[in-house]
Amino acid sequence: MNRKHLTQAECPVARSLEAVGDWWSLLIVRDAFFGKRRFGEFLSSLGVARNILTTRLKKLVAHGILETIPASDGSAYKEYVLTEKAKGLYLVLIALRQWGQGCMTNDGDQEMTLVDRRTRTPIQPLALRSADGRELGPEDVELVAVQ
Amino acid sequence: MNRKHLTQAECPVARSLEAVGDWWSLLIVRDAFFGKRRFGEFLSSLGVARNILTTRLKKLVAHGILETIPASDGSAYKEYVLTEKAKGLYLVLIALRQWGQGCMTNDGDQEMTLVDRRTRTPIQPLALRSADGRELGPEDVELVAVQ
DNA sequence: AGATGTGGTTGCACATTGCAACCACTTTTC
DNA sequence: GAAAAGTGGTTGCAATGTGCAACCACATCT
Repeated sequence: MNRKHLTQAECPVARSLEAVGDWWSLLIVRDAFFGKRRFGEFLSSLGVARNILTTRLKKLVAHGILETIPASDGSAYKEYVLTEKAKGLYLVLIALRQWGQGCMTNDGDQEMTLVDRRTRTPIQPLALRSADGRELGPEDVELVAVQ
Repeated sequence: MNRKHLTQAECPVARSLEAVGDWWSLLIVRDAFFGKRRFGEFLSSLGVARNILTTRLKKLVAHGILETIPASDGSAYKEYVLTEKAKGLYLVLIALRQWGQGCMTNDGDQEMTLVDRRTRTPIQPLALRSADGRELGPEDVELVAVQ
C-alpha cells in the first residue's frame, strides 16, 4: 500500500482512502455506526482475523476515527467508539449503500432501508445539488482551485 | 481478501466494497471521472504498478464499472470509460472528498472545490435529508427491513 | 480455586503487492 | 521502409500483508 505517491497526497479523496480505504476499516466504521463497540463484537460480526482487527482498530484510533473509552457496563474492558471526526464518514457509507443497492443487488437478500427516526419514513436518496438546489450529475460539476 | 463472510454478503455496503473497496479501484474511478481513459494515463497519474493496474482495470470491467471502447483518437488502442452504473459512484467520491477536506487537511496543499459548471458556484455540501427536507445526522437514522 | 470470556500477541503458510525486465504491437522519425 | 520510441500489457521474484490457529494475560463468573 504504497499510496504516498506524489500525485496522490494532495487529493482529499486519496487522503481519505489512506485512512479508511483498506479492506476492513470502512466495515468496522459501519458496524460502529450500528452501535458495536467491543473487540469481540467487531470480531464476530465481521469474521475478520483477530490480528487484523487489532491492527485496523489501532490504525483507526491513530487516525482519530475511533477512540477507546472505558467500558460502559462497568467492566474493566475498553470500548471503541466513533469520534466526532468519524461522524462525517456516514455520508460515505450511505453513498456506498445507495450505490450497492442500486447496482449490486443480490437475489435472496432482505431489502433494508434507512428511515428518519422521528417520522419513520425513508430518507431522501443522497444527491449532489447546486447552490440553487438543482440536482447535478457527475458531468455537471468541475473541480477548480480556490485561491 | 476473504470478504465473502456470511454476515457480509447481505449488506450493500459490503457488496459495494467488494467491487471498489480495494487500494486502487476508487482512485482509478476518480481519475476516470476526471476524464482519464488510457492505460498509460492511469499508470502515470496513480503511480501504481503496471500489473496491478492491469488487474484492477480487468476487475472494474468485470464488475461493469468500466468498459473498454476503441480509442477515440482513431488509434488502434483501447480506452477505459465509465459505465452508466459507475456514475452513481461519484457520490461516494464526493463524500470521501468532503470528509477528507473537512478532517484530513494537509498544510501546503492547494484548496480545490467542486463547482456547478453552469453557474460556476460551489456545490452544496452533501447531506442526508429526511423526506421533508430536514438535515439528518448519523444518529437520526435507523436501518429497517422493508417487507 | 477453577472454568470461562475478553482482548489481544505470535508464528507460520499463503496470497497480494511492488518492482523491474521483457514482449508484442503500434506509431513516429529519419 | 527500417529504426526508434510509445503503448499496453505479461512474467518472475522479492517483500509485504493476510488468514488461521495456537497461545497468553487478565477479568469475570460459579
